[in-house]
Amino acid sequence: MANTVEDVVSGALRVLDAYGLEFSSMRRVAAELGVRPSALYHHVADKQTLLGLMAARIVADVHVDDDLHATAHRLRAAMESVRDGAEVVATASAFRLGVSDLQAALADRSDPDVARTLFLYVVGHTQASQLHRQAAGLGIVEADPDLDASFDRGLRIILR
Amino acid sequence: MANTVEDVVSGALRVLDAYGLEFSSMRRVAAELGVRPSALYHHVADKQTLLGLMAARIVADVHVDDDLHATAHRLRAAMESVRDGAEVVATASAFRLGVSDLQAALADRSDPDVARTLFLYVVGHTQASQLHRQAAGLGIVEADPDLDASFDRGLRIILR
DNA sequence: CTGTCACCTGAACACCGTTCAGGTGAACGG
DNA sequence: CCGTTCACCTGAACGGTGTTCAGGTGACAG
Repeated sequence: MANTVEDVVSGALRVLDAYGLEFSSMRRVAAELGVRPSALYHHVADKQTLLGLMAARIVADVHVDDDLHATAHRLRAAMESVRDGAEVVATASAFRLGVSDLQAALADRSDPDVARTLFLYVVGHTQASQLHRQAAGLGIVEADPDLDASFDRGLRIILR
Repeated sequence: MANTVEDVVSGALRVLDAYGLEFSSMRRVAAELGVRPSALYHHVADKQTLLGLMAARIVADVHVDDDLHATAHRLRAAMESVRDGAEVVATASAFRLGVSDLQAALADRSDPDVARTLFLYVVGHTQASQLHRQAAGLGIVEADPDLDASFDRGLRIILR
């Protein structure tokens, strides 16, 4: 008992990893924590806020330095480490939640236009990759073995 | 009476433009057409399919030619012409619905890596712009007058 | 005239996010 | 030791949601 906000975010990320974003309901997160749904609202204003906190946690340990190429790969790896991670980050960043620090750090290390273009590309490509793999896993579409390599090629186009 | 799939898509796009994606429910689309919700399922397998058809319609008239810079601006304009248009296209394209023709046409006219990078950027930037404007309209965040120009600068980074 | 079939209704199912009044137990100052 | 505060939680409800299904209705083809 006696959960904290951090516990809620951890539970939500476990649910996300197990069920995917589509089936990550407040009720499921509550069940994961052994608590009624309404209890979550003591820790978090609404679901959107929770998603923002999840996004922040996903990218929290991404180290940003002057090597933009390596930084981009680290951001991608962080989002890939959680099911639907990129989609969570994309949604949250659209609402300016959770990832503004990372975006600011990127803008500090380079031309701001390059930073924004790079960020949009990394998140977009990773999101498309995760959804494509998911669809491939369900046999809806054939798997694309070129995903990893194509990510790097797009990166080099932007950073060229 | 006697609606067709096209009527359903048109009604859904009217609802989208009036209420935004968040409040575009099957029930509202049905009401727009003067029909019960269950009637929609005679024309469309599920909501996701309907979103794919809406995305296809949004980008249907985007002319793709060898001028990638102008083509990108046309794609952006098409998505901007409907409320939350970029978000609909982003979701649908992730599921490989509705926009594969456009993506293929882009890949035919240029290096496929450039085509994919460009597409991800145009959709991502437009989506972020629309959400930002929406948030600004609600006073959540201050408006960014640089959106249009920044789009073009990112474009030039990729096409450089 | 009969049958097919596109289109639709009405009712239901199992969820969803969120609110709110109220309970419970531990920590803390007097 | 008592009283209060307060973080955390319950239980119940509200108004939605996507989707299914059995059945109706009307136009149109044979």
